[in-house]
Amino acid sequence: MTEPAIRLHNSKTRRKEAFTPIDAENIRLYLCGPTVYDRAHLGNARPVVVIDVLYRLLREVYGPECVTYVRNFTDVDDKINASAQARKEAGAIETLEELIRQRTEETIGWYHADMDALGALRPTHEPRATDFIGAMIAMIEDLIAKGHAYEKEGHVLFRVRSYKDYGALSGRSVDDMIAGARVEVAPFKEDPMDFVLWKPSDADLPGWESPWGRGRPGWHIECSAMSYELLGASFDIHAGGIDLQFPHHENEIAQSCCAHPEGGFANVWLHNEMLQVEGKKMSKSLGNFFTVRDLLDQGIPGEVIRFVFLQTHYGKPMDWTAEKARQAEVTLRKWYRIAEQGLDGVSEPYIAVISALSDDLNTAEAIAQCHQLAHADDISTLRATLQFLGLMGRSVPEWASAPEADLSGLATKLAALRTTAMETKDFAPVDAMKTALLAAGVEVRMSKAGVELLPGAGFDAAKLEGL
RNA sequence: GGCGGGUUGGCGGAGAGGUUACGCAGCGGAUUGCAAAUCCGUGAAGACCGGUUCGAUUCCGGUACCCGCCUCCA
Repeated sequence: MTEPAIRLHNSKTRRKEAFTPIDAENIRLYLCGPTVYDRAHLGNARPVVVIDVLYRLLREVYGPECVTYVRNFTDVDDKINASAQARKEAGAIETLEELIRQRTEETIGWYHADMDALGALRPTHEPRATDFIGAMIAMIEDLIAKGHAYEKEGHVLFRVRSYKDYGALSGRSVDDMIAGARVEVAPFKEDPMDFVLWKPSDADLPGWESPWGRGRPGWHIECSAMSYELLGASFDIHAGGIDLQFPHHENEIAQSCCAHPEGGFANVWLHNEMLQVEGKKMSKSLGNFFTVRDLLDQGIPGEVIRFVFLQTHYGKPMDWTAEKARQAEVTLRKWYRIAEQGLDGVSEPYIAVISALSDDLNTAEAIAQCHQLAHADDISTLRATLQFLGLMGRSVPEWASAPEADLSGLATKLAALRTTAMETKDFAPVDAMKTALLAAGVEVRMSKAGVELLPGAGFDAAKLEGL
């Protein structure tokens, strides 16, 4: 009862609600993970960072051993197939399956590296869809047996009309959507809204044997099967981008609730809003499409990217701009300079930050509270809080730590120059040296007490030659 | 066409029916040979039109504009 109550905005009820775990000893969280065909773009990173904050908060409040976090890898997908086929046509000697495996392995490695750089903790489980084909087939068979799905021309389809609450999550009705007439009309569908659980694969595509012939699963079934296997028929929180609300999450609910009517599937649905870039949607056609790796390669540290994400509440559209990244770096450097002092003090994360996050992950308020800590010069609490927020590890990140350099000799020389200048009234030599130091990325602090030289952001020891 | 989100001071971005958000930038001051850094102080807002209220930027309705989804993209 001492910990602050967590409140979350539940997309299912469209309200902010007190979070009550099903089992406080094992809080279960599921996030729809990436399709592993290419580097994660910046938008892919937003839900990961958002849920990482939630994961850290839950671990803090309920205990690190009491949270199970699952994030899947979708490694069966037509884009992956296309990429493997392209390599095959380019002359690769491996089999299609081998090429697919290579591609997904490689992409998962990239994904881990990129998300690690953003300070996101690894989930408890990271299931791959291809390791759960059996569970998916079993679930589909069950759905057919219960009358919620049917086989037609090698496909298995979910019978949307058999689930009365279909559309409840996203506030749509089947009839309205059909009236919108944007649904794919396929001859083998009983109803235009029915969606694919299983589809046939020809020889050029990866496939698994099934009661309906060689084929592969539809997209939605994997999350239903894996969440059931790893978290059970009922779990606490299901998260993802708002663009997944329909149809993906709606279909997950339909499948899971029909297959396991004894469970309620996810209690809380958490959806993050979309990311924009300089005020526009990120898209390849606009030329503003980039990956997390692109930013890291440009020298923008992962902590800076994370900080920019945290400035905006997850439920609002977030705009990525170069200016925000610049300001974030300035702020982080300032905080790090404070946090790295006196590494002796051990402390807990600031309670006001825990409270802020408990209020539907108010990360902007958490940052405001960090400013207060910095202002109050509460070194150990600031450090513990930054670590808690994933903005720093055990120590200050390398990019922000002061480069190793002994500038005491130069400081003495500058001090002497100034003393002389005070008498001669000719400050030109002092200013010249100061300018040179600044050009080398050295911060020059001159006070009555003396001269202090600090290697700064763009420090370049080579430029100090001759001083 | 249907469903959903947004619109806050120069910029970014929160909370709260009536009291300073916070950060960056600006301005004034302390300090400095001058700066930088630091510290102190300070101006500045709530897309538009109505309604509820003693009082709304905060609640309700409408308008405008922006964005997302409805086409297996987070």
